[in-house]
Amino acid sequence: MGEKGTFQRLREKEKETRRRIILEAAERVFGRCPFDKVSMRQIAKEAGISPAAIYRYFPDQQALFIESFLTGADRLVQRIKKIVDNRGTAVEVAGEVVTFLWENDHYFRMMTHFMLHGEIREDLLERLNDMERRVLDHFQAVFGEDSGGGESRLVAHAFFAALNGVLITFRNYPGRAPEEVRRHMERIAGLIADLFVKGLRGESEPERVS
Amino acid sequence: MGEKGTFQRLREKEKETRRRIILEAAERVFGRCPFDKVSMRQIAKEAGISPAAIYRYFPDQQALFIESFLTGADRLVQRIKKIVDNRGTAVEVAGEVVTFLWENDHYFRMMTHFMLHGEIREDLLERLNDMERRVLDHFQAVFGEDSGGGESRLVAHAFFAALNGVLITFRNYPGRAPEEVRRHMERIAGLIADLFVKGLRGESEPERVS
DNA sequence: TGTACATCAGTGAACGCGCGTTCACTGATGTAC
DNA sequence: TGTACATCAGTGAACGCGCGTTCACTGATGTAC
Repeated sequence: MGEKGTFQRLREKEKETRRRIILEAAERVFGRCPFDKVSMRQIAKEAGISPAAIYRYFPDQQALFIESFLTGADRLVQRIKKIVDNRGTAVEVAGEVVTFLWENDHYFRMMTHFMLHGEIREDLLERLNDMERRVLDHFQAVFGEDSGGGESRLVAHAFFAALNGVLITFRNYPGRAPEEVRRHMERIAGLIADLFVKGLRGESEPERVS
Repeated sequence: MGEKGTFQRLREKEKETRRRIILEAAERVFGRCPFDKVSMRQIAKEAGISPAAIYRYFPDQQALFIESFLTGADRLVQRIKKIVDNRGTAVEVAGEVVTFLWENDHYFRMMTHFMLHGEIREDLLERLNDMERRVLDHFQAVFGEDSGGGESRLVAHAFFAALNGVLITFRNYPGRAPEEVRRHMERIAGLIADLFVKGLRGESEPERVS
């Protein structure tokens, strides 16, 4: 009985390992191919197995993709948390988000895909929302000092949306080299963060009549 | 010779009319189906012709889609212009953009699609960029009074990006009715516009040491 | 220790689908002599 | 006015593609008696 349990656990651990191998293979494919062109066949090939084998570890493609996304998003949340805990500024947070999502482009593409194309299964959606909530919590903390009113959650929403917008809008900046695009994104994101901070500071003061 | 020219012109006019019929059919299909699921077959059916016939009027799908997008975007630009010309505020502009792109969702979806999936033919890209430039011009005008520095173009960029972000981020707000989502978007967009204005006003003043 | 059976990872081939686009063709209309 | 030809809109069927997923099966390993 005890023996059997150990065996069982060992087998499950092995299974978990193989799951991770597939996820890592997917990650590698995402790194060199626009996410929405990645097929199960490609991932299988990268992992060195047949496409059918993937379905032993993931019920379908969506589950695999979202799992991959969540591990990446988790890394980003941790970086944000670090900055916030060290009393970093909104500008720093903005820079970190842009940098991370620029360097791990496929996560951003997945996120926008989930946002635009809905149709996500309930359980997976729950996990996505949870992740978003954590990001918003940190954003709220960054602006916490400035925005005294009950609007602080809305400000976090606005900041989140604005950063997403930056990443989507300048992606194909016509006739610019990738490095320039990235710099532009960081600049715009920084500007937004700055305007938010200044705008909130102004808001907490009594309005002047011009 | 003169006669022939008239006939020619008449034929071209008829052709133009038929082109428009196809575009309008496409528009109707877009109105009831997420844009990236719309097929040439659907549009053909709506227009009452065979799919092959479309190719007499448009070289390929992309050209048709972009043409449709541009006519819609042009309508939006005109609305923005009207507000700006009447000395409207940034908040009003933000509201108009959100309202329009909410009600004509497929234009927004197309725009993000073009931004995310690149691979647009040179001539069409040129027309898209032109449209974007016109939008940015108007945005710049709205903030013109506040942002004295050389940053005013960057502010327009940031505002444009932020509004895009709002429209993409809250689209699938979990468990909210469409009307609530729309109100939330307008609220966030208004908040952003407000923070921009306040932030810029603060910027033009000498910095205070806290 | 040997044997019959159960479990399970993994495979190769196929299914079924929908897409954008092309092709050979029809039929109507205009044109030249 | 009649006839041979050119132009052109439009069609139905097919091409070629790639996708997610399923299915019947193999072969190895563990299990029970």
